Amino acid sequence: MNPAELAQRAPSETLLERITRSMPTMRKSERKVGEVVLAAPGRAMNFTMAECAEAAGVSEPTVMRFCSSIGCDGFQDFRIQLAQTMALGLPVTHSAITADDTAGDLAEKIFNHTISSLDRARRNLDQDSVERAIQALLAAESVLFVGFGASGIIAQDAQQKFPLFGVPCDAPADFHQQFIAASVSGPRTVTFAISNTGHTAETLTVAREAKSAGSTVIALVGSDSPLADLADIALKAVTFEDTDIYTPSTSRLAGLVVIDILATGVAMRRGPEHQEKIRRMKSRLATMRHEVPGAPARRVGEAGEGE
Amino acid sequence: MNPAELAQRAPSETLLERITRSMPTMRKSERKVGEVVLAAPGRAMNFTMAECAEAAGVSEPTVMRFCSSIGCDGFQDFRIQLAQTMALGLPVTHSAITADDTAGDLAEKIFNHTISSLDRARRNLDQDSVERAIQALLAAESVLFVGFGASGIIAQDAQQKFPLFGVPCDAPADFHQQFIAASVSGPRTVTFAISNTGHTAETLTVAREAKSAGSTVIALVGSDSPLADLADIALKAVTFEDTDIYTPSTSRLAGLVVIDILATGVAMRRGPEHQEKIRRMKSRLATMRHEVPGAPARRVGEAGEGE
DNA sequence: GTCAAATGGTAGTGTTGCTACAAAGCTTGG
DNA sequence: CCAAGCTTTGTAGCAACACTACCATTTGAC
Repeated sequence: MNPAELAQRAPSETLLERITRSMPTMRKSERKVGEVVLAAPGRAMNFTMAECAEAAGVSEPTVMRFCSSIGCDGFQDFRIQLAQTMALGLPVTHSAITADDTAGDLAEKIFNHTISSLDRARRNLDQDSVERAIQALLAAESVLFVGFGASGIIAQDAQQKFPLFGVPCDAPADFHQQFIAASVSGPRTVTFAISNTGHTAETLTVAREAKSAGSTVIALVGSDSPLADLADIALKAVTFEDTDIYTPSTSRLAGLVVIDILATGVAMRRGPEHQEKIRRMKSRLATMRHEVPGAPARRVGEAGEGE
Repeated sequence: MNPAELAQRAPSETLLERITRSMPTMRKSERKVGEVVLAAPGRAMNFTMAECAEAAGVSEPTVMRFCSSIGCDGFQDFRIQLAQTMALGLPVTHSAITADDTAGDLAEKIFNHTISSLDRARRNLDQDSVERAIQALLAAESVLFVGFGASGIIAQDAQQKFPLFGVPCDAPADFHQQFIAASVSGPRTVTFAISNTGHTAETLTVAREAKSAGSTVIALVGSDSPLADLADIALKAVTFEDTDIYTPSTSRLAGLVVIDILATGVAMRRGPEHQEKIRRMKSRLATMRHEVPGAPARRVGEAGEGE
């Protein structure tokens, strides 16, 4: 990563969030500008300074002052930052799903929401915790992934990545199985507990059991919570709350990305011969799962389809 | 969605992709500009016209011509569009993962890649297919989700969303179980086959069986493929190829988002009373899965933990 | 070698973002 | 309630920047 890219590492807030937060402390006419921008960010993006002043009913220097007060270095910079925020798309908090949305609107809104949500996770993920989690996983002789519901899906996905982790991974779906596995774990096992709320009773029970058995506990949560407190290492994947039934739960997605990061990080540090094994496995899997286009379909019971 | 937002609906290509594609057909000095931009897009973003000309060793009007040739309306517009692309972050195709990346670098790169990938899917998803898929699902009396490996995870996730779909959903992991379910399906069942490659032999077998049994087949794939051809409705979630072992497979993520879109779309059109049921379910689930902070841990065997 | 077309640079202009300064409005102390 | 002082907003001028019309140079073909 070169210095230029490093320098523009994203702040933990998006521009629209920053404007919303600054609104109360703004002067009256600056706030007018803020309202115009928040009301139609897509339109504001194409504004020239004069147009913006016109739309808000203020003078140009006021627009300038508005830019400064939200931490932008001039109007140009404001436009750039707004464009960046808009590139991700508005989360449903800013652009709600309505009954008369077409399929296209719906698709766009949900993609926008998801991408914004992942952007939020990206801005807020603690690098130090990631590093520590990778180290812990590198030291482990086996990993136990636990989670229920949507978090269970993440656990399943993580388990599927065991070749990258390089050690046996387990992810039982059943609560009792999870508890048993946690009970018989020890210092050489990492227990990876996943719960977006961080309050899920069953997950907490398993995590406590694992900890008392001497296992290192990594928690993947959405916010500060009992599970995060309990864990040796807490990974916080911050997303948007799912306030409405129409709000898709984006926490799963962020969780999966964090798993990707850890799996890649671990594989990277296991050295070249480990990577070679994975590469070989991948290419053989690729040939196995690709039916040659145009070839006759294989039927049940034929060779090579073993479950 | 207001007209202004609609107007700026994203094109199917990102700016960097467009530059890369235009490079061969460019004049020599324009290409110099392109090279400078592609080499360090983060730096180029903050360029003024003079700086850009300086860096590429050409004159300012040439920079201007470069902007026109890649379809930008002047230098200002170029800067905005570049900033938009950069907001998503560079995919690993442009910024490879290296051995000396810190955990922070790794996290950022993988998030960037994932977000770029979802952006690509967003740009390329066919709205008409989405609409048709929603209609098919609305008409179904039950849904069978099938997939293997990472696609199996998507199937599991989709199955978990059955309250939104409003009809019984099945997602057996075992191939034979899938085949049996497909065999006994009929016109009132939608079979939802998931395979990123669209070549997976087993998935194709199940999809064919379902189709010959009279079931409507929806395919969720990554590109044109036998499965897409076979299906009544093909949903293409276009992502980046995972060329390297370090490239996380982002197809899962895009698939999950498409599932979110369909589930939300179906739930939306089932009417208010259906939505009320979901709302009630959600709130009761929330109380169930939240352990009150500070309360004593519940142990295995106590009431309320039934599996 | 010469002509013509394509390519790249020079110089000038108009717009736009920005800043110094002045007027209006508001708050506070007497 | 009035006045002094400060905060807030607008006016006018300036500098920089993006953009354009025009000219020079190069390149390729006959």
